[in-house]
Amino acid sequence: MAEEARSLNFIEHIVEEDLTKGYTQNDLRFRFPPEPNGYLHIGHASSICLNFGLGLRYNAPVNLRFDDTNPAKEEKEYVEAIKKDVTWLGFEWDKECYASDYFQQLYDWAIELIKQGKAYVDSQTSEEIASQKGTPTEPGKESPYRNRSVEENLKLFKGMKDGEFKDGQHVLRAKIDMASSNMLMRDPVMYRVLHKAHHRTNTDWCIYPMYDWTHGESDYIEQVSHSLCTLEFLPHRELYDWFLDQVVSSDKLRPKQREFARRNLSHTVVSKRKLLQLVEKGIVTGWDDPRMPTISGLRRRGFTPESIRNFADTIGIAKRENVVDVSLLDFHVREHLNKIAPRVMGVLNPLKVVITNYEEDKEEWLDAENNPEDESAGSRKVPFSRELYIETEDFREEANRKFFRLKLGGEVRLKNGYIIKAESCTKDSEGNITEVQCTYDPKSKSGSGTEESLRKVKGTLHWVSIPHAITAEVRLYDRLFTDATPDSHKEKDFLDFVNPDSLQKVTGYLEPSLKNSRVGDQVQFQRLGYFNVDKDSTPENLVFNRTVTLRDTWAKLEQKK
RNA sequence: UGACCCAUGGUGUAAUUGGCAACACAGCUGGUUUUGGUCCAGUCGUUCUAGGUUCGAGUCCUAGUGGGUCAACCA
Repeated sequence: MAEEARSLNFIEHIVEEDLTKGYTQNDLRFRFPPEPNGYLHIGHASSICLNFGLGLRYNAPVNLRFDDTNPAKEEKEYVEAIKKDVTWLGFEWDKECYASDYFQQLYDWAIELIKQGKAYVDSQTSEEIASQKGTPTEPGKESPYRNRSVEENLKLFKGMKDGEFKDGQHVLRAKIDMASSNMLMRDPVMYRVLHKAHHRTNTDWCIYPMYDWTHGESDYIEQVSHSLCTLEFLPHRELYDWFLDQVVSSDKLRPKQREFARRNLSHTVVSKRKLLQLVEKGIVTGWDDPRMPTISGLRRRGFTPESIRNFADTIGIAKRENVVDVSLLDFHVREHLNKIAPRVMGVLNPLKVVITNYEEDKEEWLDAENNPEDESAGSRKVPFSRELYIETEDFREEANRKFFRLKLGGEVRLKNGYIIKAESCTKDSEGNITEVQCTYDPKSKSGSGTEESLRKVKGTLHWVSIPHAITAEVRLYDRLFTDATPDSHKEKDFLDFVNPDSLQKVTGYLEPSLKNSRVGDQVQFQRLGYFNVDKDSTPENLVFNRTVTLRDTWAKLEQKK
């Protein structure tokens, strides 16, 4: 296996250094730790690719761990959706873990901390506790309950566990340092009382451990060597290490937390709250709307796992703020789809063409190559007849030499068919062109080998035979937001930047080979873009999504005018 | 008025750890092409500022500037 000499990212440098300082390859273990309280999005995809990529690179196991310590927000439905998304991206986890599996161990450790005088039950309200926290520039005050006896703490904590108290009546706090410059070290809450059924432990527990108390200990239990998270957890690291100090034994591996900057994609938002607003306000049709940055949305839109993984690989990982342009994601889908998507023809904005010198009832089935990038893809037949549709944009009465398409008196090749010449056109009362009359050169048939068939004409158009065409609903998507960073404006709400034209539905006239398309099929409508069959599609009513347009230098030229 | 993190082309990421600043995307020019696609060739453009250490600094040190994070019984 000739691996490309790819440079290492800073996380890999850390791993490499650890490998030279006592870690063995066997010590390496990673994890992807989502909270099952929503759908995964493109940002999670980066983290998944990072962690599982490390696993692949070092032949190390990667756990899928559900950080399920808050029953108020978490549901089994999300667990299933997350597993589906990770699998779809093409990764296999070693163990499927749940923080809730460690509730008993966490509780036992908490008892130990109490016995050592390192944790205490606080009986104040959350407001009181918050008011004593101090500010980043002023130290906090100690709780009046901070010096309760070990016996009393033990008794109260057991009472909390046994359901003797109401929600919020007591919490267990670590006794650290109320004057620390790190707010998180000011006696953080370890446990709270919450009488709420959990999706896995049901009502077994009515106290739940907080994130900080849970995460590092879970890493330790699973013997995760490198616990990677986003930069916002950097201040948590001190606490992560403090909690670990309380339980690690020297014969076991001690996990280390390291932080990387989350990837931001231009023209999108990923915060759960904001995505929920899009769903609830009906701006999109659901979490898997093809315009959503969720993995399920990207999947439905037609993005491939390969394209997302390649995207994640090329944007890499670092510690600085960033906004990656969505066009890079577009590039990667195109790159992949170009290799695998069969070429077909469909017309989305039809203009009728009549070939006046073609016999009225004649039809021909022409050879069409399925994919010029892949010879093994073979070919198919497409029907040709006297009456065709071409795109409205492909005809102009008059145009300059830069316009390679059809114009009066000009010639153009119909892809896989004949060279035609526009002779005249008819218009409606408003001056719109309704039909173009053309003549064709019978000897110019594609692939026939005649001198005429080899003639070069500047333009080649896609087309479809009207009597043979099938129709389909075609959904054309544009970016959801008109602004590159819709949620970065202090004065304006991100919803102010919603693109009103992010979805356009049109009727497409397609070559008949598409009749038996199945949900998920991916094709290239030549000259238009890559499309897939949406899950709303039925054999009677086909529905296509445009995944992405082709690169379009003509459109760019036009725009410059 | 604190602590911590970060700063490399338009964007993202590298730089054999102190030794010729590179890769991808985007842009531009040309070629090929029965997709204005693909492909090929070329081109554009970069180390936040000021000092210092050094034969040599994107990399180390100091100061500054700019951006970010931190006060949920969320994760």
